[in-house]
Amino acid sequence: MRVTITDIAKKAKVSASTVSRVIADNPRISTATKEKVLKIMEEMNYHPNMIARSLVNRSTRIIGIVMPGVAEQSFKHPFFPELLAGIASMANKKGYKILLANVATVDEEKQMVEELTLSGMTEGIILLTSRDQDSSLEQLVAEHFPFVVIGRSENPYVNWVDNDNFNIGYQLAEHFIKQGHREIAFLGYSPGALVTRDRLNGYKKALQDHQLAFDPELVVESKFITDNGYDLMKAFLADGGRPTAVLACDDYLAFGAIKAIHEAGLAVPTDLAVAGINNVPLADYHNPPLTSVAINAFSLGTKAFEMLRTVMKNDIQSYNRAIIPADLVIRASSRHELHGA
Amino acid sequence: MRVTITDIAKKAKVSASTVSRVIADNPRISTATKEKVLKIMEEMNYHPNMIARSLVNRSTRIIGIVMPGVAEQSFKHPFFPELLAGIASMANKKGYKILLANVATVDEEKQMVEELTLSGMTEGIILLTSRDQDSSLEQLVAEHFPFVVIGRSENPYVNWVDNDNFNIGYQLAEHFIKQGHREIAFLGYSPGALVTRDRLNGYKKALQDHQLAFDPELVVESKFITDNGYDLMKAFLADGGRPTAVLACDDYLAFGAIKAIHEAGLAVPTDLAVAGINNVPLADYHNPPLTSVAINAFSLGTKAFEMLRTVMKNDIQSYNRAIIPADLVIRASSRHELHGA
DNA sequence: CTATTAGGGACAAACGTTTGCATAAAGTGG
DNA sequence: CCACTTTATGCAAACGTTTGTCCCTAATAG
Repeated sequence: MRVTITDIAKKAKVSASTVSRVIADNPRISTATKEKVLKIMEEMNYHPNMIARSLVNRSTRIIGIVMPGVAEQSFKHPFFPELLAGIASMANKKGYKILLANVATVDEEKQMVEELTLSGMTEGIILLTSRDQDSSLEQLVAEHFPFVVIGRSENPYVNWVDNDNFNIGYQLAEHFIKQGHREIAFLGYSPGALVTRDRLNGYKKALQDHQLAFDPELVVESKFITDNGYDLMKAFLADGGRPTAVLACDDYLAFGAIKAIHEAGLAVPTDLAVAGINNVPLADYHNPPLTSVAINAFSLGTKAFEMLRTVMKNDIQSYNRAIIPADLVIRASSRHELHGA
Repeated sequence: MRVTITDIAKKAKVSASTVSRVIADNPRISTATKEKVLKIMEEMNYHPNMIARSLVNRSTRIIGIVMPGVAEQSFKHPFFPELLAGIASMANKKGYKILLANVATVDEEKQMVEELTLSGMTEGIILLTSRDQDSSLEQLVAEHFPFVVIGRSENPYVNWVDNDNFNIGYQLAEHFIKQGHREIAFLGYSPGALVTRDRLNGYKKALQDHQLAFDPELVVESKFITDNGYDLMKAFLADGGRPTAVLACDDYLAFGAIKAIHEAGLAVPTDLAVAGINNVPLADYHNPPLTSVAINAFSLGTKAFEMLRTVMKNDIQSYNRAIIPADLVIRASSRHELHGA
């Protein structure tokens, strides 16, 4: 049996309430008894029972993170741990703990969100599932439960923090354009994912700003966001696609694409320039080193937590949104001026 | 105010205990009232308060994971999320939630472990910090609190699950030896980390089994386990080191090393064969594709959770240990028979 | 020297459940 | 038709805290 507050009280010959107030450092307790009680607490290695405490003050100091299941490739992606690290570091600093809930299906997500909010376990949650039409969101909104989502949402009542995906697309496209590229493939567009839509829009805008026409043929769709760059690029090339540059929606896609390009007997960046997004640690070690965009996932996490806190504090929801700036990192895979253009 | 069990009770004109028994599907409640109560629960969107429930039955269905802080590079390493995914998937299946606690320092760890165990929040914990002499461990052992550590421990009273590091070292070394290599550098030995010690021992044993002498000069020490392969290799080569193969303790180390090797005007694998450990997703995309050893971090996680559960169930500790087998994946970076040897 | 006040601490209710026990109603056997 | 068992439900205590309120003692003021 663990040592409780009454055990301490008995040993110190005071009441439980006094002990409680000692813990809370309540000024109504004389320093004499405070010291006495603290000493006994120390001796008996007492730690307050969080469950009981939570029950009375309706506060657990726990936030929930709901993330897409194991099945998804994204789990292996460095983006995820970095984001998590950002959230965790901030949460830690503020004395919050993190309840990690990974869900495999949409139904599971809905159920998990319901449980997390209604069971009193968490004081707020962060959602990593940026599906477009998310029924959990509406529920959360209706319940006035504090939450923020990672990734943009079009629902006006949700707080979110996102990468600057539009700008990412824009910057990369412009980078290519400035080097004389005109035929820039966009690899990895996934209609369901807002992320890639925003990136594509940035890409289009860059074209437009430089008086270039948008060619839908250069957009290569992909169902998943990561793993199949090799297949996509291979098929694209086999199909007669001959861009001078490839803007891949993810570094992994880019790596795969480069492999396919090499197999096709072409060289990067001389025949084809390539860039990815996310700036994974290996982008620098790749051969050739890969131009990419640092997404600053860690900041995304810290920001998300901060936002969640403000939402939790103000009962009045304020509907915040934040966009984390990204940094273009130019490496050899795209460092080649085009001549003919 | 959230809807409580008494709200349901009132509406259903029964007592709270009846509702409670309905939730527990207690056979002593007639099906008639069961249905009635369930219907009302549904209508009012009732979810039991986990905190209150935990308080009375002293069971939170939460396990804690204590992991080294954000600062550590390892956080970005795919090993971590995979492990986490393994734990999470298993936990999910068994109806457990995960409390993620990341600690920056050893002191913080000690404190966190203490809090997690004594506050009643978690029913068991998994430790990711495989430092050698860990004071938290002794505490946990003394308190008979259920826990398992990821990574071997020499304390006989701890349950652990680990990679087969000895074998990993052995297999890789043997792989090189069979190709005629005699001068195999061991890159990334870190005296503090059991992991690398075990791997080094495997490497030594392989040498011995093939009647080769161990040359300490070929062991390159590194403080961190991941990031500085480039610097290490560069310095090693500059120092006159001329192995024919490099066994790196981590794929990232290997990538860095290869970069240094290329810069030195040498080719992989013809001048120098290289292999890493962990089989990160990019090993296959690297140029040349990197020979590595799949560590099966996911299995590590599932196994850890299973072990934790058995420890939690049997109050009698059983001191289990498990070793997850690893799989050698041979790729181009080491696919080159040595002639002269 | 009495009346008032301030300080320090105790009491008890409350948080939302679960569960052992009591009890009322209904069914069963002799 | 009575005694007894079974079935279905309610009562109340308990889990370990926090916190509003009350009480006692001693100090201060008039």
